Amino acid sequence: MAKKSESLDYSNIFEAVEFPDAYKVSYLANAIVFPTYEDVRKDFGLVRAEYHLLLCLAHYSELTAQDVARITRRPRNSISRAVHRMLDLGFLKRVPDPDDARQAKLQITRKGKIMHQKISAYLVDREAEIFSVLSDTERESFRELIRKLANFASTLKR
Amino acid sequence: MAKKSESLDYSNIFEAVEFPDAYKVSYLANAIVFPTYEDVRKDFGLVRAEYHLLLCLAHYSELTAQDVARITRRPRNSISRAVHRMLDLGFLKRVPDPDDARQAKLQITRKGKIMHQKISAYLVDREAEIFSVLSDTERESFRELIRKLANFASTLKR
DNA sequence: ACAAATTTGTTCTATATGGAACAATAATTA
DNA sequence: TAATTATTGTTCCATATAGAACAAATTTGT
Repeated sequence: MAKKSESLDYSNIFEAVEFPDAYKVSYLANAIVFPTYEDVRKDFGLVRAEYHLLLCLAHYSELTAQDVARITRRPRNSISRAVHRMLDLGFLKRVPDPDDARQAKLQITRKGKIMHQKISAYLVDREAEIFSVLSDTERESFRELIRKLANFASTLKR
Repeated sequence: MAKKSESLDYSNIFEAVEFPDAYKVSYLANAIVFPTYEDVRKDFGLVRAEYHLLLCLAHYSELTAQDVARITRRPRNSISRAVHRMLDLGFLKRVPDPDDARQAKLQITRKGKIMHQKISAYLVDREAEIFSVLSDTERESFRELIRKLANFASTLKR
């Protein structure tokens, strides 16, 4: 039996869709960023919120769970769960805040730092792959533009 | 009792992180694109895969479920589930392919088209909001760059 | 000072989602 | 032609995730 119709050009949708830029941001995230989180889960055993904790605490020496939720725009309960697991795994430590009994300050441990460095190295490589299609000047332009967009996004109320 | 320390500048992380551009793409998607899908779910009752079906079939007159999975890079079972619900809701119709009994051709119905137009109008507005921080020339640059990146992403094997 | 409102972190619950395995069909290879 | 391999769509299952409600502590307003 004869082979049937040729396969479609699946990227036509990019130009046809009514909101082409937002669609492509979404597509890029779905095609690359999300699978990357999935890789981190498979290779390092940490889900997104757990890795986000490492990321935040590698750059701020002390944060509350709420801070992390705000920084990453993730719901508090996701962070809460992640905190417990990261404590169990020895990647974080938690000290009660003497000035506010509701909250506790989180810090990354040495073990957590090491894990963070491993994951970061992986993600740095992924980033390089993703942006390898852009020239240096294009890359620079993109950096500037995405910075504006992300900063704007960070001002939106939750 | 005295008020405690000022709130952090939560956007510092953007520049500190080791893979700043990929992080911001991810952040933008999480802050804007994903909540937008959530809005679609709340306001129109369709989950992402369901809306993706409308989107694809509004632009290609006839597709298999597998086509849609490829176009949107979503797993087939998500599309399969979505197809059934969209058939029940009367947004799609399905006709068996006489040349290949494994698959069926999907088409959007009039009712589906109407729903697609409503959702699209909403998403067009959201896109305008998101990109309102960019000037016209910046917007044009971004369009060009995200197009390259999305096209590249579409070539990656799944 | 006292009541009301807010904030933090947590548990419970519902659900969207993706992986794996499967049956039916079609395509490929020997 | 026969046997193997690939593809499509599906169901089953495990899990990541977010919303809602909650208790405890703190802050605000009168």
